[in-house]
Amino acid sequence: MELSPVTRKFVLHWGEMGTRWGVSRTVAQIHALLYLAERPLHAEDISETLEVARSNVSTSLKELQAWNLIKVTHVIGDRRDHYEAIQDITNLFRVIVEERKRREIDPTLALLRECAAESDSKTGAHARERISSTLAFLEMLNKWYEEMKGLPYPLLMALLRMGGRVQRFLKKAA
Amino acid sequence: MELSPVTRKFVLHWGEMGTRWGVSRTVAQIHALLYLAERPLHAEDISETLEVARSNVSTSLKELQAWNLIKVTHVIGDRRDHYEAIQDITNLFRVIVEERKRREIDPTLALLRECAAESDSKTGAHARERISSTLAFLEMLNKWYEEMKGLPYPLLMALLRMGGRVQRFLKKAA
DNA sequence: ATGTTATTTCTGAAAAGACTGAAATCTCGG
DNA sequence: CCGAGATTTCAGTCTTTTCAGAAATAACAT
Repeated sequence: MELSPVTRKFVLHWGEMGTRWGVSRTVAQIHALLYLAERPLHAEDISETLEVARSNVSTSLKELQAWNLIKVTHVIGDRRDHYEAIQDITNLFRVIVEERKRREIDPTLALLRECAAESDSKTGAHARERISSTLAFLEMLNKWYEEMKGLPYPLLMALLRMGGRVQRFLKKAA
Repeated sequence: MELSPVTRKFVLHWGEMGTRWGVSRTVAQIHALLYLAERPLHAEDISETLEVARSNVSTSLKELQAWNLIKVTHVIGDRRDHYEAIQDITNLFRVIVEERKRREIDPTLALLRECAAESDSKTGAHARERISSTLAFLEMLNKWYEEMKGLPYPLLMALLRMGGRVQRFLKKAA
């Protein structure tokens, strides 16, 4: 499959960025490719288009599935698995945030709870304070996130679009 | 400098997490150590406490400064540079978000603008649509972030604490 | 200037991570 | 059950990153 110059540019950039978010270049490139593709692609397609080993594609697809960013589909009369990426950008964003929270915030929250529980006089007063305020902040953030996640989608978008002007409405309501 | 068990646990965890956010284990450990320390530490302190080479500490401290997470201070009668981390967790969070945006969102935004400008008939209609809606979403997100950043700090915290209940206030105001 | 202490830069070794190609496994039609 | 197609696993190679130690530089006191 031949890529258009703009598509290639996007795929390459996404690949570079991938390393900054903790996935390998290939994984990110594949995601970009599937994101722009107008139809689901099979592994062989991807392997040829990006010129990476077939086995590498297999591993990368698994990783993308673990991130919930792509899903498998099938084409009638074709035994091969086809893959397609989440197409809706707002949904894509939601999933990325969710996964990053799961991998970065949740374990830290768990650890901080442990630390807070185990804190004793051996831990200096300052460190103890640091840990407890960090924990409190993350708990709050977490709660905020969960509540926001529960809001109906159109309202969420409305809040987003409102941005800082939300304060005026709140003043009125107060 | 001897670490308490809880502090050690925190430092080690922070180090592991570091790799998930694109900094090396040592960089993250040093940050954790400075975050919990009750006074600014000098490089030698850090090197001994974490048992890493002095040179490694030097490089890592530079990286932490590039992230705006630590700053240099001085102690009278001591020629050595001392380092202290941002202590306030809300401020720490703000800085981390800002830096990640700068490294992850801004370049992508720039690329998408280029891609949108260069899009022509060679780029498929579908890919073109994908790129333009991605761009639109990121622009909106960016604007939202800038506006939120501009809000006075107490209001921001109030919004955070409110969480999903913000919707009730908005209904009242409408 | 000279020696002392602090810091940074450089180089190469070791560890970690990404990738390939071959072999093994799985899947399904006949 | 057999065989062709599809996918996954694995062992080894290549690349990148991390880090220690040595050498160079800088800052300062005497």
